[in-house]
Amino acid sequence: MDGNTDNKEKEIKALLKGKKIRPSIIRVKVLKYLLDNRNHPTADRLFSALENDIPTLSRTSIYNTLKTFLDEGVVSEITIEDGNSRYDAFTGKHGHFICEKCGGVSDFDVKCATCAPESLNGYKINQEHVYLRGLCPNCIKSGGDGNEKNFRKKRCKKSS
Amino acid sequence: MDGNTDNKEKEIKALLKGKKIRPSIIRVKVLKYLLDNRNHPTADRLFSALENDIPTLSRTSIYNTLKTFLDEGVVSEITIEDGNSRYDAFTGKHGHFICEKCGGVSDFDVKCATCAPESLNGYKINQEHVYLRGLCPNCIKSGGDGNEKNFRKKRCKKSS
DNA sequence: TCCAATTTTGTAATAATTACAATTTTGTAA
DNA sequence: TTACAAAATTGTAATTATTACAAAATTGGA
Ligand SMILES: [Mn+2]
Ligand SMILES: [Mn+2]
Ligand SMILES: [Zn+2]
Ligand SMILES: [Zn+2]
Repeated sequence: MDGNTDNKEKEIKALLKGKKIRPSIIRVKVLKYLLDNRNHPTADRLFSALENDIPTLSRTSIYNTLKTFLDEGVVSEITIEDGNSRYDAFTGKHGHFICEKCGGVSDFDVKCATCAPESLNGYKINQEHVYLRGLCPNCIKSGGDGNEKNFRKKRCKKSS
Repeated sequence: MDGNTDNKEKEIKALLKGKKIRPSIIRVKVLKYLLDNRNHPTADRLFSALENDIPTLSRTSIYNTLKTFLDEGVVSEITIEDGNSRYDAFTGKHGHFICEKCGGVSDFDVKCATCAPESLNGYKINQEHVYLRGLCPNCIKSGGDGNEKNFRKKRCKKSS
């Protein structure tokens, strides 16, 4: 609990207040986790990461918090793989890469300012997502030749 | 059952054989549906569309078929919204737009040949997806002002 | 302090997908 | 054609992420 941590918490609270979200303990901790860890966690990963810190935490609260954040545009939802939404508090435009072997999701800068063509001028575009799937350097090194069959996610059982 | 239909079926069977997939009745009908209807159906929509035609059809067979197609690259999976995978047999590079009001998914041509930057040169990229979310012209006309809160999919009950 | 509004929690319900074993269908060799 | 193994299909049950909902706890201001 040094001054630095204190400062960051103040910033987070201010950020939430700016969006008319009451900065409850859970909300602050969820947002802090997302800002500190750019690992695009699932709701369940968030729960696991915070349950020690907040012993009374429930999964529903994580979902509630994320829904609030989504509604106010504090986080965005990444549906890069089916069956597991991931969440991102970094709001600058960027794309997401998922490794089909280790499942890790990382950021990258998309080349183009927008991928939407003029043919969509009758549409209102609210969000733009660019997702890549493939193999990360680590997994290439450790044996993957990159020619495996399409990765099929197994439903990933909650870790314990 | 005109000659045209016959012809198309032959093409589909040839396509499957070329991928070493035995062209069973279900597989041919699923692929035919996907080629005839570019509506990016969910597994359940496919089931509903074909169950009259194949009275003994089971949902598991739809899933089995789609998994086979995915493994051989005959279709691609669209995870533009969480909780409902959609499938596309059109393999040319294109992006997908989902209307947050009516849920319709449509194709568009992405501007850029690739959105992947040079910074990913240590990665092997197998797939590239561009997803847009917003409002389609129809839904804009019929009242949506485009400033609604983020669309949150409700789990969409199987249409009876 | 007190109270209404908000947040959090626990539990049950929902629904997409998968696991799996039984049944049916199919290709082919005899 | 017949027989049989391999492949495909089916039905059912299990899994699991998410949502619904009502009760309990917390909170901010009067
Ligand atoms: Mn990100
Ligand atoms: Mn498409
Ligand atoms: Zn990896
Ligand atoms: Zn629409």
